[in-house]
Amino acid sequence: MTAVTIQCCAPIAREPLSEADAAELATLLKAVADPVRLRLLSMIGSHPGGEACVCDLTGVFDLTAPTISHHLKVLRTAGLIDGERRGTWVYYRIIPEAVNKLGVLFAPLAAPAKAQNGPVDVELLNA
Amino acid sequence: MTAVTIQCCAPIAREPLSEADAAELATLLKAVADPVRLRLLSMIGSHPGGEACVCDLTGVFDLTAPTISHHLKVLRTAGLIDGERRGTWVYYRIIPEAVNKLGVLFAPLAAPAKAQNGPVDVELLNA
DNA sequence: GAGCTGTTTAGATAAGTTTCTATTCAGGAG
DNA sequence: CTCCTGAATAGAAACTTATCTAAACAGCTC
Repeated sequence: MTAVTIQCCAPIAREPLSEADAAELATLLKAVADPVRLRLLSMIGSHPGGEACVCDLTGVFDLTAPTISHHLKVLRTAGLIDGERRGTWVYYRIIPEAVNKLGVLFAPLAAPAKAQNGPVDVELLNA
Repeated sequence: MTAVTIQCCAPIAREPLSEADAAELATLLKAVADPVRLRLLSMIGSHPGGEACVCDLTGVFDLTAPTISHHLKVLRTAGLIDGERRGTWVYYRIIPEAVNKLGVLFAPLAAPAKAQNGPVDVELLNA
């Protein structure tokens, strides 16, 4: 069991985001800001074993296979998922570090907007 | 000090999002998936007193006032901020409940994608 | 190798977004 | 009341995105 410390950006209400951080986070957010991609991400992440075959994903939507493939590519390009071909099928899995960047960004502040606490360390346990 | 319990949707990797939840969350995410709006949100949220005047926000960007006004409207329409006119100036503040929905969505799971824990309660302290 | 199934790429079209300029609305000062 | 400043609305132009059909690529089976 390894402990990973994430330290990308402070929560959104703690201090003003720099232009560069905002650009990086916006890229990540644009990738998830779509109902199809949100569902794909949650279907992949919650699938037993932590990975899902494209064939598990296409049937659920009223969309053609190329469209699903396009959305998967957007998620992969953003660094949110990773895909691997094993024989006939391609399997995708979530990259937790990318999701955690967003978790930190929107983490609730105990004290409201006073910005006087220390830096944020989100400890995440990898099995 | 009041304790508010947020229970919109499970974290993204816990269970597949419903079509309706995905649509609602995507609306919220589209609003924040822009570098300017991310910075506006963080500038408003981290401003002393928890609110910021539009006049505090326009000077920071190389954008015209109507463009900033447009971005603020997008954030307000999504329910992420609220604005109030007091005399000459208009003041905006963050609506924490909306931000917390995203915090829960991207909250890290201690156990990786096994989906066998109880429901998630994020406790947030309002002053 | 030939043919089949699963997945991705290419190219086109329709819809949505970001930004601007010009104008209008809201409130305070002379 | 008239003028001035802060903020929002309206409309237009440039750009990006979502989706499709058609075609290509990857690997299995016979």
